[in-house]
Amino acid sequence: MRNSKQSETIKANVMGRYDHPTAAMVYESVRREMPNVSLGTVYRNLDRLVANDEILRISVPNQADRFDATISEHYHLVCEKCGGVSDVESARVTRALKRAFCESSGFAISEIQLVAMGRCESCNSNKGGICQN
Amino acid sequence: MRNSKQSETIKANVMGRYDHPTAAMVYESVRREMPNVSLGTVYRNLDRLVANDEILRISVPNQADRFDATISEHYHLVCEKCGGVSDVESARVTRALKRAFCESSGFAISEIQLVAMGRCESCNSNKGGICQN
DNA sequence: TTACTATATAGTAATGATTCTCATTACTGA
DNA sequence: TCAGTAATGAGAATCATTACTATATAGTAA
Repeated sequence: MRNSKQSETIKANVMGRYDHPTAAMVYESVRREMPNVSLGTVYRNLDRLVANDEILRISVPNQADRFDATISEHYHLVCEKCGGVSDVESARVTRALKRAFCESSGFAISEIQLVAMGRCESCNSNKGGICQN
Repeated sequence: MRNSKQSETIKANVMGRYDHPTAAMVYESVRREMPNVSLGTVYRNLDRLVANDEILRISVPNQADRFDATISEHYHLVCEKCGGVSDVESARVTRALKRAFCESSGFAISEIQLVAMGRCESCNSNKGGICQN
């Protein structure tokens, strides 16, 4: 693994932001200080950072993957209206999930992909949702 | 909403199988008895069935969406090796999730997308995974 | 039955995210 | 400095999904 100006810039960009950007968002941002980066290079570097456990990849249904420099255990809430992503610190949920999934199945679970969809506080006017159950 | 031979055939196909097929799998299958169906028609009808709560759409990271005729509350385990999908009955997990996500956030959660990735019993030789924690 | 109208379909083009290819560039260790 | 090789840029390719459009057909009313 070699160093390059591009890989440093891309890494600094993702590590320095907390808005859960997509690859395209990182690309736009990096492009401002390095106009010739290619989107492929952004993807390649993000993939590498994910592989090295330096950032997380968040798969959101029907949307581009997002990337997250916060490595500590947490899950995500995605607002269906404004697209914003919030973090939920939740070691407790993980424990419950591991218990429920592993114990009852022969599966060796390596990763749990969990995303909650809904409306964030400011977008939510009609107060619906499963909390009311 | 009108009836057509295609919509009936597509519905019967998904409702009659338990292998969590993708749209392409349904298409291949339906095409055997109706060689001229178009993939677009399959997508349209699956979308309609999802909208009517007759089937579920399962979003799996980096894979095509899968469809599930089992409506009762459950989650999915996807084998990273063979691609198989297993069901996990789990009202208990849902209760824990709702509690953890709703109570601590201003979010109105409409849907929780949860997929556990790992190795199914027959693909799992080296016995790794988070169960060991 | 027939005619009418709106919906569904087939076929295909378009889209969007991501990956791949390959010629070129530029680190890095000798 | 130089060779070897990994990383890059540019753009083509891929894959799932959606959009478009002309045609076919279901439901309905006469």
